[in-house]
Amino acid sequence: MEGSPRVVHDVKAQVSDEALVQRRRAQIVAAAVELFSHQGFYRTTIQDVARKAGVSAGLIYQYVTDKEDVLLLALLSVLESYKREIPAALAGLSDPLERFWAANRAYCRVVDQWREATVLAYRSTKSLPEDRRRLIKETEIETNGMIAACLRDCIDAGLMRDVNVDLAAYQLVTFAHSWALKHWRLKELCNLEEYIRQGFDFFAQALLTPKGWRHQGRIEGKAE
Amino acid sequence: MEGSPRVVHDVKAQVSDEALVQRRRAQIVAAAVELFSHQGFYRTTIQDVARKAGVSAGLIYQYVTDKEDVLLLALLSVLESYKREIPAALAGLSDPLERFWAANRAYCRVVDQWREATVLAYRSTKSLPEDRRRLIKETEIETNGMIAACLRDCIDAGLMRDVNVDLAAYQLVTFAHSWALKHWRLKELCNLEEYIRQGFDFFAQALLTPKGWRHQGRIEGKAE
Amino acid sequence: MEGSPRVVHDVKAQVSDEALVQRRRAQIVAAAVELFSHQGFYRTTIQDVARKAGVSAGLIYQYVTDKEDVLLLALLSVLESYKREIPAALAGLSDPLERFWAANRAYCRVVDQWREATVLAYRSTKSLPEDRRRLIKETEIETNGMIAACLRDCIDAGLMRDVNVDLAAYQLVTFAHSWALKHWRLKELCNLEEYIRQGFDFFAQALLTPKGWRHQGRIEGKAE
Amino acid sequence: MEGSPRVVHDVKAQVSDEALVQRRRAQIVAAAVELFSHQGFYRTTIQDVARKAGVSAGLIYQYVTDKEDVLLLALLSVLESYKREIPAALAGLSDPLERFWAANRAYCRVVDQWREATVLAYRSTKSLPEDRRRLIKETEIETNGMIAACLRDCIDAGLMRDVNVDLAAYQLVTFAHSWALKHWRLKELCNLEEYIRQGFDFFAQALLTPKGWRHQGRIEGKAE
DNA sequence: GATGAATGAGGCTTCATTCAT
DNA sequence: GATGAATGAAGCCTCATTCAT
Repeated sequence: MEGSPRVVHDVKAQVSDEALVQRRRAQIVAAAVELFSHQGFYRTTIQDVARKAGVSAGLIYQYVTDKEDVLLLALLSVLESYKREIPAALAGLSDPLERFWAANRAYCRVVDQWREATVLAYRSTKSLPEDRRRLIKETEIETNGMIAACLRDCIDAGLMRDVNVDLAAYQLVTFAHSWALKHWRLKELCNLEEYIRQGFDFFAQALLTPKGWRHQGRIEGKAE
Repeated sequence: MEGSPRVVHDVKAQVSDEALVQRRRAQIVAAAVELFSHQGFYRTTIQDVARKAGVSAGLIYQYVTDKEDVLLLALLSVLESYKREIPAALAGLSDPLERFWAANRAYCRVVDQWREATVLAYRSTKSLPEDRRRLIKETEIETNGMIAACLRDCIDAGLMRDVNVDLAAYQLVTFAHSWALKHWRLKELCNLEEYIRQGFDFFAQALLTPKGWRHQGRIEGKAE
Repeated sequence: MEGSPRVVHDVKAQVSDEALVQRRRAQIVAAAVELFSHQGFYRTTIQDVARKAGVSAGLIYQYVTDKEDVLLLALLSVLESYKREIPAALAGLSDPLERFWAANRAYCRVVDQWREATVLAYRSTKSLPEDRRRLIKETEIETNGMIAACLRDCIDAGLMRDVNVDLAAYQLVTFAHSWALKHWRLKELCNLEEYIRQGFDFFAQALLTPKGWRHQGRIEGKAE
Repeated sequence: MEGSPRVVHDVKAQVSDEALVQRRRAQIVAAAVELFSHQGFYRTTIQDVARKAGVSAGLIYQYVTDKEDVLLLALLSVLESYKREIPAALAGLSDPLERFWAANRAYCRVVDQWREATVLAYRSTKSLPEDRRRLIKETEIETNGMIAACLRDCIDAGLMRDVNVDLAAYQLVTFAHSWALKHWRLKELCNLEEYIRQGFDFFAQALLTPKGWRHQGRIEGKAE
């Protein structure tokens, strides 16, 4: 958003040309996300990543200090995409209920798009040393915060019951993640849109106040 | 429905004394669960497991074919504990609603007890070769089935809305698992019992019919 | 031949009952010869030998000091069979030429009978430490001596040319061994009897004197 | 007939620079032949080979897939030297009898040069998996073919008896190999040239026709 | 800046041998 | 005498990382 490309991480590169660093890292991370997602972090070698990225193994170490660093970058790139997609889905919407559903729908869809990578995040975050892991957790809390904020707005508007916002946000987030985590089973039960519909019905029942229900009716009426 | 004494795994040991095999495997698995849970599968060496189990590294291979086999055994032991605890919690209960809450409460508590191991299951199942992974998945489906059965009984009794049983069961299971998966954050927000209470309130709202609510009131009345 | 069963080797057993020692060792060696012959010495484990011999692994070490000791015993048992068969084939024969052919024919046939084991001897003698290997070599020299003696008798009788007896004996022995060593190829070219016939024709040409030829004619005449 | 520059093996190296691959493999194989010859395949560790070759253990695996692959390369390098030396010895010779003796003399001398390695070939070919072993056998058949061809030419020219060419070739080949296989004993009986002389006398008796003898006389006359 | 050959530490696994029962 | 569970040393192989070109 600002003039200079936002630096996602503080990993130090040995190369000075900032634009090149960005490009190279993107190249490396793209390869890494794909490979890590499919084979897991430990089964993927740096040589694999290099090959898929179309660079040499040595080059990677000019943009990264560690293999773990590649993992960090990969995980951050996934979380970043969450942080990017949700606000995008909310753009132009002002009705709290509309925003709430839009945010959650967006979340489910990004998860679906990055399904393997979401699983990767669950599998591999613990493979990071505590300090790098913290970075991941902070980013996750941020994303959750967006969902929580939408929820809070609905509660403040009297559209939803006064539940524990943070906990409920976790339910919502978990619902989205589960589509990835349990996809091996869920895909036999329904497709994504059906999953979203059933889930939203569930959350509506759990959360909406009578006022919320009426409001909801009006939204849906408009939508038709 | 009960845990029929089905043989959990068909991994062949090189030792013939069946009782010894049981004991040794338990020893190995206990060590493995602890180590894998904390350091992850790949960061744990067989030597680590052997040391913690108080045996030699070579011995492990008399009871297991692979390092991966140790993982399989570890994961199965966790899933087995689920399958054991839930029916135990239902023993003596006949009221569908009581059984429903009891089952879910039991689930949350086993997860809490085996918190690290539950995380392990999420992290490491994919590290198994497809055929061993299938074993894990089947066991998981079975456990889910117990939750789903309780839910179905409530629906059949008119106490709960006629939701998609399998999907709703996943929501419940996921809720329990999340306590482990997101414990790093949730523990800052509440303790287990509070987590259960809030979650159950949520599910009650989402699932109970008016008849269910009245019934629920009576149960709680009795409970006091 | 003597009263006490001849002790083939000086390997010390931990068991005192001499008859038992003989029996157990025979059991072990029989299993070892078969396994070593097929899979080679290094690919065969003591457990394999124990299993095939129908005893426990621990028992083997009461009759043998080493795995190498098992190999020594196995090789000796093969060489012993040579030393047994050749004299047996000569029993009752007094004509030098008849004895010569009979000895060589017998040799070829024992080799054929113990084909895999003969290959084993070639493969594995070098796996023994020098002192144990000497034992093998001495036994081999003894066997060669029997062939050489037959040859010398023919020469002394003027039936064969005065060639270097030791070298020629090696040619004869090698001819027999080759049937085992190169069986993978030779079996495509002819069967054992054909191999012997062609080889004997060859050696006859190489060795017989004119007197030898006349004598040979008479033998064959008698044979018909 | 000549050593066409056929690629000896199709083992894939992880290194692309073809010249380097040649050089490294030669380095590794040279070390391996020496060590395997003296200590045997199983007693030699990859670390041993690496040390003797002056490289790291890891490097070997960039040029070879297996320890067995090192053995294969080692054996092939020996057999290749046979295939190289024999044609070289025949260069410029056109007389069938001269060619016959030259080929066999060359064979005996290569065997002498690579004495330990020849023993290695006998000991270790069976240590290879069947498919790699086939490669060895094919190469051996080819070498034998060169000897057999010389023999056939002599027969066709009426200089030698019409024996079974393949079997007789084996006798000749075996004679050469025996110098290596039984060197521990033969060296006490004679030196290489004496061995060759005696052997050739033997084969001359066995194979030459009257015409062959006259021809032989002329050659030797020339030679003096 | 990029390459990729080279290194070497480290892990899994096997198996000869021992020893308590 | 026999058993077979247990040990632990040792070897093969992988792969993150470095460094000369």
